[in-house]
Amino acid sequence: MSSIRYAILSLLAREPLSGYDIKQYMNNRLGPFWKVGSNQVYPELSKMEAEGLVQRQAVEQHSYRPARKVYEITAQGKSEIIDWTLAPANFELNLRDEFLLKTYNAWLVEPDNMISSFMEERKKHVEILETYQMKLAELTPTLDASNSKDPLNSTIFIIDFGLRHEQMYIEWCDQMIQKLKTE
Amino acid sequence: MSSIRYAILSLLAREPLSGYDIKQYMNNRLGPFWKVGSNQVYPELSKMEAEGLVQRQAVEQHSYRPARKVYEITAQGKSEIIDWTLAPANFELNLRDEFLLKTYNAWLVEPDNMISSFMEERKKHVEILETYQMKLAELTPTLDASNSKDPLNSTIFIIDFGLRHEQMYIEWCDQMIQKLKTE
DNA sequence: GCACCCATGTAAGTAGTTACATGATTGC
DNA sequence: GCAATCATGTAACTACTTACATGGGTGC
Repeated sequence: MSSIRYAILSLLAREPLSGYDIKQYMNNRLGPFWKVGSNQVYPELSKMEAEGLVQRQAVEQHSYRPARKVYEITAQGKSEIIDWTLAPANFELNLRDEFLLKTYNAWLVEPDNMISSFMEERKKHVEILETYQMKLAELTPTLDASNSKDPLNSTIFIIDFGLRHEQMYIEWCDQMIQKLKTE
Repeated sequence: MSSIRYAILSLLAREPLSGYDIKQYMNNRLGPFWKVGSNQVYPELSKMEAEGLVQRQAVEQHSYRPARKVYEITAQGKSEIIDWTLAPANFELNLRDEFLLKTYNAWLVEPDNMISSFMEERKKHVEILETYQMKLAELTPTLDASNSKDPLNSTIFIIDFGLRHEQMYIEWCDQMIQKLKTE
């Protein structure tokens, strides 16, 4: 069920990267939508190299720093990630959100306190919505929308999802605040 | 960061339950929005009993079956779950969805194949949307919406979230299918 | 001078999944 | 007869988080 190797292959299919890059991309670039720790990335890369899914490029060496090992995807790796992409996703209902659990306990606390919580939560989601909007504005001009082979198009697909998710979250907060006010 | 004990307290604040009940509720009732295994529930309940957050009620015994141990929340447990509910949620960006990762690889495969994937995914979300709608229809009539102390109101809050989430997902699929068709 | 960045990696601990074990009852 | 439900729990495994270690460079 762990998809970390597929997440790594998904990034390497676009461009060669070091383990450090991969970690940064996953934790910062895309939302983050797939967080990992370095203890997951480095051993997994070694395994994948042994299995022939990735291979090392030239090593960039600065004497004072660990060598930067850049990996690129192999033909075998590319074929594996394409197969995985086409295979049906095994469905996971993934609403494990701490704030949702707190909402489930709304009846335990004063409505006014709950309203404050919703407003705080709303604020966080507005901020993230804005980062998505900036990313979108940044990518859209450089894009040929009619070219389905451009990875940027796929990037925009998932940013669009993030955007909709945040909008939905904000609207939900607004409606919950309304409901709590009229109680 | 693990909230399983708060999830357990959230359920016990509403009614006394056995470990088995708790597992069933979490895995089936609410979507599921917070899945657990029995290996997490039973040891955690023991710990919580030792800490005075929950206590055992009478044990229902059928000779042919393990005794059903029903737990109820203590005053200390209730105060703890109220405090936790009021404390600010630590934010987690939680878009780890296998299908999203596949979407990120859309550029690697034929648009027609990707369209099929989106239609399959859409179908799953329509089904879940329908179960939420049924739950909502089931609960709404028995409800006094003006009574903020009724746990059902809070239950509806999170079902409403699930509903919006599924609607958003379906709309996103529709738009992605549109985009892929015009490419 | 202090914190953060780069860049590799390891270690230790927590959380979560899957499978197993018991064993009568209920429904197909 | 076979599978599922109830009800407890354990065992083995996988996945994830947090912290640590090195050590020069860069910005405040």
